[in-house]
Amino acid sequence: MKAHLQQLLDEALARLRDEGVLPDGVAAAAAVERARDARHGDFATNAALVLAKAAGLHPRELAERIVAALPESPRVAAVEIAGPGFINFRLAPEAWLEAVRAALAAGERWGHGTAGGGRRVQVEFVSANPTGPLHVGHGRGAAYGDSLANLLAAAGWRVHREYYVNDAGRQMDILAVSVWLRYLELCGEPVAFPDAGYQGDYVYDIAADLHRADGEAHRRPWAEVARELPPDAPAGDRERHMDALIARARELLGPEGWARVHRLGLEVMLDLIRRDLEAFGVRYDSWFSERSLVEDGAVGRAVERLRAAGHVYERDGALWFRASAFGDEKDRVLVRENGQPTYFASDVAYHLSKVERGFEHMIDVWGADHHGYVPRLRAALAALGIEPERLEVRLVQFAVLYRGGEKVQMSTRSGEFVTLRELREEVGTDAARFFYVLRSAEQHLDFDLDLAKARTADNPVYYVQYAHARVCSVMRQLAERGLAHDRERGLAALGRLTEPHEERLVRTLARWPEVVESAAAARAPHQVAHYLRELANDFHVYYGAVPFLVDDAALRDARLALILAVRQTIANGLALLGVSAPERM
RNA sequence: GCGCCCGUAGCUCAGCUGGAUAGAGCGUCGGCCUCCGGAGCCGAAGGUCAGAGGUUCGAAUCCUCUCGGGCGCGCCA
Repeated sequence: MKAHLQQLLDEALARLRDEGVLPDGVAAAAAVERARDARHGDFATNAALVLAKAAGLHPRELAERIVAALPESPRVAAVEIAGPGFINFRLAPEAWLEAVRAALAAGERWGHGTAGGGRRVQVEFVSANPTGPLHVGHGRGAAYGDSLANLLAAAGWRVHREYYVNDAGRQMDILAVSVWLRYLELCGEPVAFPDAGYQGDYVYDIAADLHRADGEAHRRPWAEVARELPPDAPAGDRERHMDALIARARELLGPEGWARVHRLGLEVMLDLIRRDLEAFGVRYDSWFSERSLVEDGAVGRAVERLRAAGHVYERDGALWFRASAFGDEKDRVLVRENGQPTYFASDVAYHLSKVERGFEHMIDVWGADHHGYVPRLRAALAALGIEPERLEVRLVQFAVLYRGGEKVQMSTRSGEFVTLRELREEVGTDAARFFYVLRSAEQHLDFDLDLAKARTADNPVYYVQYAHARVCSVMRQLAERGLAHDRERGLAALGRLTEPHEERLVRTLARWPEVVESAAAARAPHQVAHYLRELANDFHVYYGAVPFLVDDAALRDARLALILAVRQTIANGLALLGVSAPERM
């Protein structure tokens, strides 16, 4: 609908250009938008205000010229000039009713668009280190990233979802050591668990798996493990102590034993994470291993490409990338003094791989605490001759849980964080996913657990789902009365939907394709959530004011066609957010 | 100290590629159940859009500064 008006406007502007009223090449700024106030009609354009200066005319004079140049359209009932020079369009009632027809005809694809043009976009999200269970912070990234991917697909992009697995590096070594030490405890060794180790209960579970599978094959006397280690905190340095422990574990277990423990930790954690996400409605197209980049030489090749391009130098025994030449605040180390590539080096290789795999656009969803990392990655892409705009980083702010009006305290350090699984078990996947995307991602989120669990109208997810269930209930009522819905008769009689509540509901319904396009363009799933609330509200009001199951069969079928279109819209919207649309509640 | 994000109704937040009288939910107060599910609906009160300048025909929206809050500034990931 909006596109139709935009086309009419463009034709009018083109005509004025031909007549010499407007200079060439200035029409781009003119836009058609929904009127906020019903008294301003349905749509409005600021074309005359924006172009008045270029035309050398007063805005209202230009507005008159534009209106005179507009082609006729059966969908437009009235065009008027208002205020400082706005042109307001009022649509013919039939124009709105097309939305009902379109919704029922398109079904699950109602609202989907082609703005993406079939371009390939990769959305990488969550990518939490497989060193512990997902917590509620990851949950927000999961809900946001998955909904965003759904939205982009609905907007005509070819979407690939990926999880980057940080399976190389020290964090994984710490997990392996933690598992091994808990295993030694199970064997009966008097272990002093290190301060920097992973404290969570899940580590015991992995250790128990190891003990069950391999018996005491990896048992070593504690005295031998602890011999001459630098002191742990609080007396010593916990990180130095941990590094020594890692080296000791490698030495005592040998390459095979160490690899076994390391791999088991990774596999168990990844499996846990994968199942957590699946239960949360999130599925990936691929899980990309950091270690694979190291092993197949991709990291080395990325570093060499930077070197060949002349953006690398040596200092203090390390290899540096000249990031400051590409907008970053300082240069960054690629290869450490000890010969090990940094996380940054593998991340450069990883993003290079994304480009090489043919993704025209890359979206990374990160926790907001990583924002300082964006400039260096963009710098690296620029240095590799890749337009940095192809990488889009979306930062997701933290979520704070509230229960009984009190903030739920969390601390990763002590292992006292609320896991995504616990959240899911407490409030359910539907409520969790809806609440997570109710706010724009860049806003801190206050997550009210009590409200998420509430089965009342205050709870927005129930409110929306209830509208869907209510339509289903009406259809059941229809059947109980021995009646059936005749869609064709209903569509033919749409013109009889003249109640104010019907006009309002139809207009909201007709906005859906615009909502999908806008939410995808703005990377803003919360727009979908807000729209659904509004649509549900219009529906509930209509429901309370106008009976659907009337004796007049044509009118009844027209009303049912309308509410079935509403049901389809709600189902499609909830699907984008990963929330179910129940038939009864 | 430097950088990024945020500051809109009592609370939680939309609106931010500039547009007409700043919106919603909750909460508060007052109403509505012989009727398709009351898990619903209607009404009222409630605002210096943190503050000050600037750009513009027009600023919650763009720019600058100040104040307040969060985050980041490793050869960690």
